[in-house]
This record gives sequence, structure tokens and C-alpha cells, in this order.
Amino acid sequence: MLTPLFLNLARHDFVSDEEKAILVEAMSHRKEFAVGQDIVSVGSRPTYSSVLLAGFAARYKLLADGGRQITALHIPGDFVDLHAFLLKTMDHGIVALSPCQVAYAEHSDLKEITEKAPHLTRLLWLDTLIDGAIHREWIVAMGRRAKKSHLAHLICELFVRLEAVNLTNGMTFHFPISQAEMADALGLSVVHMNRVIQGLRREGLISWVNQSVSILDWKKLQELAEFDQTYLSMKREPR
Amino acid sequence: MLTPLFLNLARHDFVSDEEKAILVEAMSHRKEFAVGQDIVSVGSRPTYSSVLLAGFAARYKLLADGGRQITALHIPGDFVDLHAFLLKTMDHGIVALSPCQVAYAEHSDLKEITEKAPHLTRLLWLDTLIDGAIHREWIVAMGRRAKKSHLAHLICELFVRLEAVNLTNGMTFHFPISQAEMADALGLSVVHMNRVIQGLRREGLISWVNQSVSILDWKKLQELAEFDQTYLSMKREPR
DNA sequence: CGTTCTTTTGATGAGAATCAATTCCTGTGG
DNA sequence: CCACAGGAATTGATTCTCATCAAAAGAACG
Repeated sequence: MLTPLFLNLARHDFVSDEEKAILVEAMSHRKEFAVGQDIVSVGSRPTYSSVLLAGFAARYKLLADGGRQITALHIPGDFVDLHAFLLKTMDHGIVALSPCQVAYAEHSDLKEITEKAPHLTRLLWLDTLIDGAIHREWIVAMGRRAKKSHLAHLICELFVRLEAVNLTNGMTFHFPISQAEMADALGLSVVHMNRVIQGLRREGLISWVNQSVSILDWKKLQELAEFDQTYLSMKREPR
Repeated sequence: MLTPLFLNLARHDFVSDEEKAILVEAMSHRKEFAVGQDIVSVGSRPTYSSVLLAGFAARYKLLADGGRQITALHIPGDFVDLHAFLLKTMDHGIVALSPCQVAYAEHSDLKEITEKAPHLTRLLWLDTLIDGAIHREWIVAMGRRAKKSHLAHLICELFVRLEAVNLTNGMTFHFPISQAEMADALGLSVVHMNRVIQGLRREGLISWVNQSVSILDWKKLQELAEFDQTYLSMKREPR
């Protein structure tokens, strides 16, 4: 079932049954990945693109000194490497942060969609544009926000995105990401990451135990993060 | 003339005369902007998208404390707000950093392109994907690179992009951006930005006077930056 | 030729990395 | 069911990077 993908796309515009059928047809392949496994490797030239159906994944780049920067966190419903359809060569890797299940479509089939289904094409294009919008928000957070606000912002973002695909339970969500992985996402050392998390805990904004994150004070968390979800385009309108 | 746009697009794939004609037709409007003027304002819902024909521009977001983060630097040939075609609402502003001239196309005309010119549509889509690739590289630079490497990386990137639209002269290019603006791009204070620039000068990697940047040691600059231009997709292949 | 913007320098303090351990968890084998 | 191994989280101490404050020196402009 492509349910998470449909939930995701439908947050931005109406998706017709015909369009869903085209996607179901194109994305009939499935694959599983274990924790730590690359879903897509840097330098490769994939001939298909994948949607995450279950699990958490991350785009990342490695540096010469062994450092790693995560540039995107992916949740079910996300097209993790749709950009490879046109970029051709992967300039980064994508790794499974938890056991992952993906569905994928051959690029030849995606090309056919661009030839025959313009509205669906625009929805796929939009999906990559939202990726870009999230990247911009991350740049702002990395460049100008206090680290505590950065983390708060990321938690707000994840909550809203997870909610869109029914992966929240009240103000709580399952989050199987280690502090070291979060450090690679925020560009911090593990030690400092830990202290920043404790800061949010101390102020009673979140709880985070057993891979389960709860937002205890949604209003204050948003204020601290200056979170404005416009950039996520969570509004159904003609595209 | 749309020359910079064509030079830009042609770096990634062959563009037919017919496709060029479609673009010339769609982008027949022109506008000028003075330094500091918004080309597109945050919160607006543009009905057209613009290509920079001359000048430098930046995408930016403002924070509550008055801080500013630049999320992208634009040069002639760049589609500064093509993403607004599908995102609809601007979640950031775009400002002219030097006097700018733009050509623009109504979104209705872009939509028509997606209905009738699939290959051209893919090229436009690709343009926004490269934006995203650049964003990812910026995230890596902000998160994990030393500040000096970050600046070196940005200079390498700008050089390659400017070269593609014939705006370099040997290893030199015109760069009418102040240190304060660069600080907003790298997420630094002006004072520290100045010191980082002096670091590159001291090591004999660059010269930067009178809005003119020269790369004095391309090899060492790339090494310091760990610059790999794969992410810019500067390779002509079928898309 | 003063006004304003930009670049530069110096001094100080806060934030974040690093180094070094210790504690906590969880799955595994005896 | 308990001991143990290895990963993950946490704490403390120290060092270094970078922001901030303050001001001077240059450069551009009406």
C-alpha cells in the first residue's frame, strides 16, 4: 500500500483516482533495508526513485575528516531520492536510520508520467520543491538560530510532518533516532547535542525517552523555535 | 535577450530551438530593481516567476531578533523564484544585492509549458533541483566545515557558476557583495567574517578588492574547501 | 567635504568542541 | 534469571571558536 505517499501528496492538492492508479502502477516494486544500510549510495546513478513506506531515513554527506552532515530526515510518505530522476548522479548518500520499507518506480516510468500526466508531474515536482523549502529552513536554523531554538524547530517540523501521515499519537511520536544522529543533523558534537536536549527538557517543553518524543508545551516550543509552518505547504490548493 | 538563462540551461542538457522559442515567448516581460529592493516579498503569492538577467540577488529570511540569513545567492541566468510556481506562497524574500534586471513569465504560461512541453518542463524542474543540491551543500558547509573552508567552498561554487554564464575573466570575477551580506550567507558576525576573509588572503588563496575576487591558487582553494562540483550537475546529458 | 557605509582592529565573554570517564540500557549467552 | 558486552546517554574539565562591544580607518557619495 502506498498510503503514506497518498496522505503526503494529498496534503498539498487533490489527487485523482486516476493519478493514484498511475502511481500504484509505477511504484509496484518493494524493498527492505536494515538499520545503517544505504538506501542509495553516494556517486551512484540510480535508475529508479524510492518512496519511504515505513521507517526513518536520512540524506547525508561525509567529509574527509570522517565527519558526517545529515541534510534531510525522511519519514514515511517521503520521496527520498526523486531528485535523482533528473540530477542523475547522487551527490550524497541516503541511509536507513531504522528498518525501512520502500516502494520504487523506474525512471523510465517517471519520464512517462512527465509526458502524459502534467498535473501529477507538478505534484511530484512540488514534492521536491518542499524538500528545498525544508533545506532553506535548515540553513536558517543552522546559521542564525540558537542551538536550542534549532532543535525546537526541528521537533516542530517533524511533528507536523508526522501528523500529516498519521504517525503521531496526541502530542507524542515514535522517534528511533539517536542523539549522535541528531548531532549530525544539527551540526553539533554529541556532547553538546545532549546538553541542548536537556535544556528543552529542563524547561518542560519536551520529553524524550525510549525513542518516544512528546511535546509538553506546543505553544512555547513554537515560540522558542519561531516556527511558522508555511514552508511545508500544508494547504490543499490547485497546483 | 535571455542569453544567461540559455547558457545556464544548456550546461545540463541540449535545449532545442523550439524550446528556446517557447521560453522567449513566455518570458517577454522585463523589470528592473535597485539595490536593496525586494524582487519578491515574503508572504506574497506571485503570479509570475523571474529569471535574473543581470545583477546579484539573494533569498533570505528574517528572524525576530532582526537577524537575517541568506539561503541562496543568485547570479545571471538563475530562476530566482521558479519554486513559487508550485509553492504558491513565498516563505522568504528575494532581494537585489546589486542593480538587477529580470525577465519573467506568468505562472499560467509555465503551467502551459508543463502541459505541452515535457522535456522543457523537466529542464525547469531540474533547475529547481539544482537549487536544492546547492542548499544541501550549504547545509554541509554550515554544519561541519571550518568557517574558512566554508568561505572557500562558496567562492569555488560561485566561480564555477559564474564561469558557466561567461561572467568570469580568467580566475577573476566581479562580486558586488559586502562582507556584511556574506556574513548573513555564512551565518557569521561581520567581524568574524572579516577575519575569515583575511585568513584566505593571508594564505595567498584569494584576493578580494574593489568588488573583484580573484582566485590565486585554485588547487589549494578547492582542497581546503573539499570542493567537488558534482552537485552543480554541470554535465550535458539527456534529462 | 562632511556623511554614511564598509572594512578593519582590539578586548572580552559566551558558546561549543574536545578529552576523559561514568552511568544507563538492551540484547545475548550461560 | 543473571552476568556481560557494546552502544547510548550523561557528566565534568579544559580549550578554542566566535559573538559582542567599542572604536578607528578607509572608501563612496551627494
